[in-house]
Amino acid sequence: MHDLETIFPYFNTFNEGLKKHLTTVLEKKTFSKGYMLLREGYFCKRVYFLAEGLVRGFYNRKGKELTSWFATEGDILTSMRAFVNQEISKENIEILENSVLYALTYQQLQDIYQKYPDFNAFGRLLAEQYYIELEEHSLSMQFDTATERYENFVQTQGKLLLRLSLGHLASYLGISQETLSRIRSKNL
Amino acid sequence: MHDLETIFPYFNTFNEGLKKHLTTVLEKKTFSKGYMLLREGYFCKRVYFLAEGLVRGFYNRKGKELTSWFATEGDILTSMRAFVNQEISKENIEILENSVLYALTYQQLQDIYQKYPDFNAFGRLLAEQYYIELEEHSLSMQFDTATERYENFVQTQGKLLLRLSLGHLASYLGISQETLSRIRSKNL
DNA sequence: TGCATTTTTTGATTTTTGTCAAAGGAAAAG
DNA sequence: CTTTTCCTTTGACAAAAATCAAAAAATGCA
Repeated sequence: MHDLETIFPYFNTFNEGLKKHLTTVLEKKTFSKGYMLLREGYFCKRVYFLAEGLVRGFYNRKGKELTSWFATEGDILTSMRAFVNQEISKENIEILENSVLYALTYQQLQDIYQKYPDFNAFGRLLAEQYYIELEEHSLSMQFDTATERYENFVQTQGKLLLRLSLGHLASYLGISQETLSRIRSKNL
Repeated sequence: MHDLETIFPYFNTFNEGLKKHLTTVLEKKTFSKGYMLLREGYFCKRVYFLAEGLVRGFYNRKGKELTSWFATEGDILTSMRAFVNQEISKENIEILENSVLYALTYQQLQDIYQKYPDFNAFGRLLAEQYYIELEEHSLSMQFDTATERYENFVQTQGKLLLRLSLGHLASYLGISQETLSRIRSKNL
């Protein structure tokens, strides 16, 4: 098992009982590049703590893939809507690099919320931060030009650049591959 | 004071102690159309329960206003980012119709989280639902044409249509007034 | 009621980005 | 090392929506 306290700094705020409980229920899972962690049409049963690797969420719409997010080391991921509401997912989750994740089922999570009220605060902070990030992305999509969106991404998540394919990044930025390619060639 | 349990159904799940506490700390406030509840550059000190009226959040970007959300009766509103992180706001909040709100300060809210762990669960659910709604809006912005976005809005929030000006709706849908006007004239 | 202001509509044009098609390059597989 | 496949770049053109400008309509106010 990884040193979760290092990878997920928030773990340090938990009390000993909760930490111990987490280490017993978290299930370590390893997936290789290309694996589909969730396919649309299915229930999303787990939330994952990503210790190593790279993962993306995406939607299929009008025959195209639209990347909704990327997750890297230290991120917590799931299909928020399908998981939270326990409804059939429209979102897909794909492993982009060989990854190690620690999984928690919906039921396990509910138990934790009950037994350890602290964890509710964690869940709240997490959702709040996710909201804030999404709002940033959403405003950028709505208001910035394709070039600005790309430059924004370079500034804020530049480390990811080399790990992403042109197509995945383009669909995350809401532009076509061709346009992104042209933006890149101009900005060198 | 309004019957908060009717307006905000979630109140019914609170225990009596919490309900009583809320009725003592919630401060009723009345604002008229045009009032700026929050201006960018200031701290966002309160979260509001909207009992009556209509409110919007918006950003100024490149000399234009971009509406980020509308809130109506029964909604809870604040500038999420500025409030949650207690940082200077880039968002503005404007009263669109004479409104009655019940306000809770940041400090009061933190106290409640401490004294009533139940309320953490509430905060979490709230943030999760906000996330889900925003994701929906965001995907629509990124993937649908202007016409589709408008039709989406009519379907899901049609009741609001008559209460919004063309300009406000257009900026929420991420299109120019002129384009929205043309879309409307075709779809009659 | 009539004037002034604001909001909405309409038209002409430009800009941005998408689409289709094909070529070039890189990486993986045999 | 060579072939195949996938990913990226480039070009020509089309489509969607923005912008600029002005007229028409609606609203608020005196």
